[in-house]
Amino acid sequence: MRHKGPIGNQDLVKKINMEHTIRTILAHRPLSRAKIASLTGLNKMTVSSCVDLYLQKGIVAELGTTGTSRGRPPILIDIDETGGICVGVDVEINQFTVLVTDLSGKKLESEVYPLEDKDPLYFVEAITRILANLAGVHNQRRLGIVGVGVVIQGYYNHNTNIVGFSANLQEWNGFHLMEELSRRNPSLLFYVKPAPYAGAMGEIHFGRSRLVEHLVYVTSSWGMSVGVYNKGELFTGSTGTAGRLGHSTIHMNGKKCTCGNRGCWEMYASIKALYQQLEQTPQQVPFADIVDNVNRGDSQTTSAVHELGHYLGIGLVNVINAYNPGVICIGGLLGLLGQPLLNSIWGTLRESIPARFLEGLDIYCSDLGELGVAYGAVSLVLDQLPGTIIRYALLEQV
Amino acid sequence: MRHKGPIGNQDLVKKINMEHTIRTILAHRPLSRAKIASLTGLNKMTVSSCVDLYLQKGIVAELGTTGTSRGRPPILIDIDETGGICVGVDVEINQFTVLVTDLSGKKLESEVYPLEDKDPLYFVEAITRILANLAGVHNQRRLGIVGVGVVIQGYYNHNTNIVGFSANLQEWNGFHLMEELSRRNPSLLFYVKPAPYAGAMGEIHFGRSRLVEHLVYVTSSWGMSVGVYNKGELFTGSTGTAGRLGHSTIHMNGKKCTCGNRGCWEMYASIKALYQQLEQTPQQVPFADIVDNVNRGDSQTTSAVHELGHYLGIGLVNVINAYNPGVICIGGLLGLLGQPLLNSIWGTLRESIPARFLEGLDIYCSDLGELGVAYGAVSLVLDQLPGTIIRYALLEQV
DNA sequence: TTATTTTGTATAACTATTATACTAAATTTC
DNA sequence: GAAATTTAGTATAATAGTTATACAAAATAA
Repeated sequence: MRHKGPIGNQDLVKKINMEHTIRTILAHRPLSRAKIASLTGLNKMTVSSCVDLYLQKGIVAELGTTGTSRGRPPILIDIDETGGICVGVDVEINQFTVLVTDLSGKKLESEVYPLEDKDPLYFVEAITRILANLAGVHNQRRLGIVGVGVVIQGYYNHNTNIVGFSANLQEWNGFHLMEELSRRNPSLLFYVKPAPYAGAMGEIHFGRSRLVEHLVYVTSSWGMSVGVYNKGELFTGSTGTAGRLGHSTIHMNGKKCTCGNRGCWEMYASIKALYQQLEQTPQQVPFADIVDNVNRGDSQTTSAVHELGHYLGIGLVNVINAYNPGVICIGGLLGLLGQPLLNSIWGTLRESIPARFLEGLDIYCSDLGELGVAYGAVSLVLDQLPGTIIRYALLEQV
Repeated sequence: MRHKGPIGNQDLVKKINMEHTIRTILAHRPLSRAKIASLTGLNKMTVSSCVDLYLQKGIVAELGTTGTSRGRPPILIDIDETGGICVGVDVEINQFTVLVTDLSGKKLESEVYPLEDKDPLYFVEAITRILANLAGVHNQRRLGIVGVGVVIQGYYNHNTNIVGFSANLQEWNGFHLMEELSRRNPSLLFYVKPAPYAGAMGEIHFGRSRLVEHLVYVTSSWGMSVGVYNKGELFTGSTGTAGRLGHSTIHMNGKKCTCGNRGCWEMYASIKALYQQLEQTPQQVPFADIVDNVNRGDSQTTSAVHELGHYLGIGLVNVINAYNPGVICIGGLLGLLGQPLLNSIWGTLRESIPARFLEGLDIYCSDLGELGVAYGAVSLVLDQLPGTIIRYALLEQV
C-alpha cells in the first residue's frame, strides 16, 4: 500500500506548470505571458513554453496586442472557448434536462426530455443517443465533448460508483450508473453527483460564490439535503452521503418521518412541509404561485413562509455548528422565496447562536434560476476542465 | 491572487521524492532501499540519493544486513527515533499536562503542572521555561524539539491565530496564543488545536484508527464537541469552529441552554447532563466512581447511562448524516463508559437511521486513557513530522 | 564451483527550469 | 523628432534531478 501522490520527475513538473498556466488563464483571461508569469511566479521562459504547447494544440490563441501601458505591448492569450463543449444533465423524476455550454460555461443550448421509463437503462440509452448527436453537431470543435456532468436524485457511492439510495427514483437504487454510461460512451468522461453536491459546485462556478472556500448549499424540492464545498472540493464523507441533513433530528419527540425517525428537519423546513402547512398540494397550487403570493404580501402565505424560515433557521444552526461555512446558499425551490425567507432565517439564527459565531456569515438565495441544477452539472465538468485540457495538451500525438 | 500550490521545478521534485521516501520509511520501518523503491514506485537511484541525504544528516541510519531471501541481502534503513522529541501539551482548566515522546511517538516522560493563574501569559511563560529545560536535557538529540502541539479549551481561529472562544477559560478569549508562543520560542514549531480536533488526530496516530480516512471524534468533559478528520486532514470550517455540535439543536422546544439556544445536544448527552440526571456533582461523586457503578451494574447509574446513550445516539444521527464518517470514536470522559454506552447508542441509531446508512460504520470508545488528549497534542506534531524532517534534510548547511 | 537472484552503485543521457543576454515595440523625455 | 526608458517576449547555455544501462556485491541454489 503505497504512499499517496505522484512521484517527482520532469513530467510532473511540466504537468504542474501547465496547470498553473491554464488555471491562471481561465481565471484572468485574456492575459499576456508576462502577466501569467507574475501571477503564477513562474519564470517567463517556462510560461512561454507552456503557452506554446497550448497554442500548438489550438487550446489557446493569441488575440493580438493591446497598447495600454508603456513598453512593448503584450500579446493577449485567451482560451478558445469554442474549442469544446461541456454537457450537464439534470435527472429529475419525470424528465431530464440537458444543458450544453462552451468551455467558459456560456450556455449554447438546453433541452428537456421526458423520462418515459423509470428504468435507469432507459436513461442511459437516451442520453447516449443525445451525446452521439451532440458529438456529431459539434465535431468541428477540437476537444469535442470535454465531459458530461450527471446530477442524480439520491446518493452516489463514489467508491463503488453505484447509485446509493434514491427516494424519488427507487428503480435507480443499486444501479451501476458510471459503468453503464462509460461502456456505451467509452471516449467520454462522466462526473456523477447528487443534486445538492452539484448545487454547491454550481454556486462556486456560476453563482455569487466564485472565490469562496467554505460553502454549504441547502436545497429542497420536496425532501431536503445539503451539499458541502470545502477548500476546493466537495465534502462527500466515506460513502457519499454526507449532508443528508433532511433527516437530521431537530425535534427528538417530533413528527414521525417516512424514514422511521422522529423530528427530521425536512418534516418542518422543506417544500413538502410548506405545502402541508398551507394545506395544499403542488397540483392545486404550483410553487410559482406561492412565490407570487409571498411577493404580493398574502398574509397566509407570508406567515407560512415565516414559519418555514424559522424551522430552516433551526436546522441551519446545526449546519453552522457542523460545518462552519463562510457562505450558505439556499437553492432549489426554497431559494425562490428570497428575502422574506432570509429575514425569518436570520431572526431565528440570532436567537439561537451567539453573535460571534455568525460574524462574517453570508446567507443568500441562489439566483441561478430554473437551470440551476443543470448548471451545477456543467460545473462538475468545468471543475475538472484544467486536468482534461492538460491531458490533451501533453498527448504525444493528436 | 495567485493559484494555489507550489510551482514545478527540480526543488519540488526533490522535495516530493524525499517525502515519499521518509513517509514510506516511517510507515514500514525498517526497510531496504530496494523495498522503498518498489513501495513508492521511485527509481532505485532516486531512492539511494534521497536515503543518502537522510543518512548524511543523521536522520536515518543503516542497521546492517539481514539475509532472509536469496540474492544480495538488503541493508535495512530506519529512522533514528531518538534523534528528536515531540512535545504535546494539554491545557485544562486548572492544570496542563506535558507529554514528551520520541519521534516514533513512544512516551519518554509526562508531567502535570498547575495552571496557577488563568492569564494566558502565565501559561506561555511557564511552558517556555519547561521547553527551554527540555531543550537542554535533550540537547544531544540532533533534531531537538521537532514540534510542540498545544491543545486548548475552546476554539482557535486558524486564519487569525487567535483563541476564538473558550467557555472554560474565558481569560483566553481573543488571546494571540501563537504569536506569544513563537515570540518567546522563535526556533520552535507550534501547532495549536481545540481538544476535539486533537482527539481525532490522536486516534489516527495512536488509536484504533490508523488507516482510517473519515473519522469523527466525540468528546464530553463537561460540554460537548466533535472533531472531524477527513481524508488526511482536520475539517475546521472557515474560522475553526466546525464540529461545535454540543450546541446543535436536537429538541427545538427543549431545555434552555447557557448559550441562549434551546434543546442543545449537550443539555442531554454530556457529562454535565449525566450528573444532572444523577442529581450529583463531580465533587460528590468523581467520574471514576460512576464508571465503577456502571461496571458493577448499579441500576440507577446504569439507567442514567442508558438514557445518556439514547441522547448521544440522537445527536449521532445528525453526526452520521452530516459527515458520513466511517468511524466514530467516543473520547474524553464519555469514552470511559464503554460498552454499556455503545449498546444504548446503537439501539437508538438502529431506530433512527435506515440500516443502509449504518453499513460498515464502526463506533468505539477511545482506549488511549488518561493521557489521550496529550497524545492528541503529540499527534499534531507527528502529523507534520515528514515536512519537518524534509526541511531539515534539505537545509544547505547544518 | 557455477549459475542465479537480488541489492545497491556508477555513469552518462535526458529534459524542464532558469539566468543571462538579447530583440521587439511601445511611450516618455529632452 | 531622436534618444532614453520601459515592458514583452525569445534565444541560448547552464543547472540539476531523474532515469536507463551497465556493473559490482553478496547471498542462495544447483
